[in-house]
Formats: sequence, C-alpha cells, structure tokens
Amino acid sequence: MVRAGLTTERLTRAGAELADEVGFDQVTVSALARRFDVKVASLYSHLKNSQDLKTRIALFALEELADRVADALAGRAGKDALAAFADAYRDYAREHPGRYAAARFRLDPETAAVSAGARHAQMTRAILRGYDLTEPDQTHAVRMLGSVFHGYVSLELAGGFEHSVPDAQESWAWIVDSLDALLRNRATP
Amino acid sequence: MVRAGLTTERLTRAGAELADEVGFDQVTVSALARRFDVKVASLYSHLKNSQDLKTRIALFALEELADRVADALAGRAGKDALAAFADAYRDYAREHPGRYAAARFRLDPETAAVSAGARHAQMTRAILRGYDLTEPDQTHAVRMLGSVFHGYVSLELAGGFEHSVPDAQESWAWIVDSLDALLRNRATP
DNA sequence: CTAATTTGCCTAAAGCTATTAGGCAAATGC
DNA sequence: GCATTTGCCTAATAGCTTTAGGCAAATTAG
Repeated sequence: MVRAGLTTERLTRAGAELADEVGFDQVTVSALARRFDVKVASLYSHLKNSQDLKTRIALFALEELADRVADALAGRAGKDALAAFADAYRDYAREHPGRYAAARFRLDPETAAVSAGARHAQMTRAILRGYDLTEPDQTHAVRMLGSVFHGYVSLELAGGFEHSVPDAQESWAWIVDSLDALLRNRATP
Repeated sequence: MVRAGLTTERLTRAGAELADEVGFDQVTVSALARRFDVKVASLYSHLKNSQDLKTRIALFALEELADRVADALAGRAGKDALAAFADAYRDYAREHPGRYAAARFRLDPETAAVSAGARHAQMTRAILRGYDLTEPDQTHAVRMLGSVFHGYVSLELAGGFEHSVPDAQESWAWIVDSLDALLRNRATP
C-alpha cells in the first residue's frame, strides 16, 4: 500500500489549518488522521500524544505571529509602531482564529523558554521606546498593552461586537488612539 | 437503594465548584456523576447533555459575578466606582477561575438574551456616567474597559505575570489609574 | 393504610477519542 | 538482489457521551 508521507512538520501545519477551521479545542489526533486518510495509531510515530500536537501548533503559531509583527514594525516608531503592532495582532487573530487560540495555549516553562514568547515581549518593549517610559512604568505598560489587545481580540472573536454599532474597527482605532495618548502622558519628564 | 437527591440546581452548583477545582474545560458529565457517587446515565434526567451543563454553569457564574459587581458599585462613583468594578472582576476570577472561564463560555443568542449579560453591560455604562462621555465614545469606552479587564485577568490566570516584578497587583493599580486619566481626558467639554 | 402512579437511578449498549503493542510491507542502504 | 529500517496497519484497552428500557422508591389517590 502507498504511504501517506506523514512527518511531524506536516502534521503540525495541518493541525494549524484544522484549528482555523474547527477551533483549536476541536483539534484532535483523530480528526488529523482523517484529514490524511490514515489510521489514528499511525500518527503516534510522529507525535508523542495529543498534548504534544497542541504544543507544536502553539509554537508554530507563536513564531508565525512574531514574524508578522516584526514585519509590521519594521521601520516604524511612535504611534505608527503602536498601530502597526495592534493591527498585526488583530489581523492575525481574524485570519487565523484557531492559530491565535493556539498561541495562547499554556506551555510548560521549559517549552515556553524556547518559544517565540520572548520575541513578543521584546517587540512590545521596542514599541514603548517611543514613549520614554522608565521602569516600572514600562513593565506596567507592557502588561496593559498585552491585556487590551488580547482582551479586545478575544471579545471580538467571541462575537461580542457583532450586530452592534459602532463597528469593531472604529472602536479599535479609538482604543489605539487612546492608548497612544495615555502612554504619552505617562512619559518621564 | 437510597436516592442521591439530584436536581438540576445542585448539579449546576457542583459543576461550578468542579470547574474551580479542575478547570471549566475539564468539567464533564462523568466527573460530576463521580462526585455524586452516581452512574453517569442518571444525570441525563436532569441535564439535556454536556453542553446544557456548561451553559447552566455559565449562566450561574454570570449572575453571581453581576451580583458581586453590583454590590461593589453600590454608593460609588467616578474613579472609586471604576476601581471597585475592576477589583470585583479580578477578585472573582482569582477566587473562582473555573466560574470565570464559564462566564466567558459562548452562549447561543437566545440564551445570552436571558443571561445576566445585559446587567454587566449596564453596570459598565453606569461607571462611565462619571466621565461625561457621549456616544459613540461611550461605546468605545465600554469595549475598552471590557477588553483591558478581561485581557489582564486572562493573562494573570494563565500565569503570565508569575515570577516577575513588579507584581500583578501593582500593574493592576497602575492600569486602573491610567484608565481613569484616559477617560477624564476623553470627557466631552 | 394500601394501591396506583410517577419519578429517580440503574444496567446495557453503541459510538467517538486517546493511547499502546505488535506485525507486515515499503523504502533505503549495501 | 538482500538486509535493514521505517511507516502505516490491526488489535485491544480505557474513558467520555448519549440513548433505551427496567425496577424500586417516593408520592398521590382511594
């Protein structure tokens, strides 16, 4: 019989696509096997288990998102950088809701250490360089930006702003504007 | 044989407790049956299915959280109200992580309509009365507050601020402060 | 206070997911 | 062309979900 050509790489990518189609929670080893028209047990030569699959999808999504954000930030500073960062984040979540959810999957500390998590933190701090914040304000600001963006995107994906005015895009712009003003006000004199 | 005295009410409450102990995602009809020392099939006289159980826990959590927020807001206005709202929200999530997660469970529109969701929205708007915002700014502000608080609490529960300085409480205070300033700046002259 | 009815929990069974063990055939190396 | 490695398979166990049908306990009626 002809082989399917499974590899951990291909399974991870297909898992990410599956996540976008059916939701990260619904990503199962069985569903993935069906997609490759292969028996479930066959995947266990390439994946330790279900948790391993999800972890790999999470790492993949974190890298991909970090790459996008890095592209968006290139050559920008100040409010421009803030808006680019915000949009990169939100656009990724809307294009790839399953991968976005994967990127929020809780990793064990050792795995988190080798993930793109650190790049994300660095890029957030890079944006704040435009606002002259000193510690501990800078850390507070990092946390605030992470909270607003993640919170907004989660609520939007959960349908929280559907069928209501003004539309989600307008509020997003208002919020980015407000955050820029807020950070300028917090600047160390 | 002696009966266990199952009711939909008791199952929902026990489900909420279970959620706090093992996480909302891990709440299963089987686990709940074990907790009552009863066979799984027995629960199906009181619950339509697993989804029904989760929906009931979600509605319960939404009510409970709304009650807490209402208590916290009583007699307060302005920044005081904002801080009380924020703390009620965060404290609930830390005391009852499973219920908090349940409160974010996506409900179908008909169920959402009879949930305490509307009370939450009203209370958020009530806080903004202290800041003289007119539409559409008020709606933008409602969305922003929801995003920041939900985002911060999710990140904190996911362990995002563990083992790092300054501690989560300090950033929370800084953020509430900043939001108060932001909203005052946005006031309609 | 017993008889009829309703209600509550049980057993049984089928279907889906996760995971492990062991086998045969295809691909690869010599 | 033969030996080895590798890849996908079958088989089996275990847990969760859900439905169907049964018996006993609680409730109501006579």
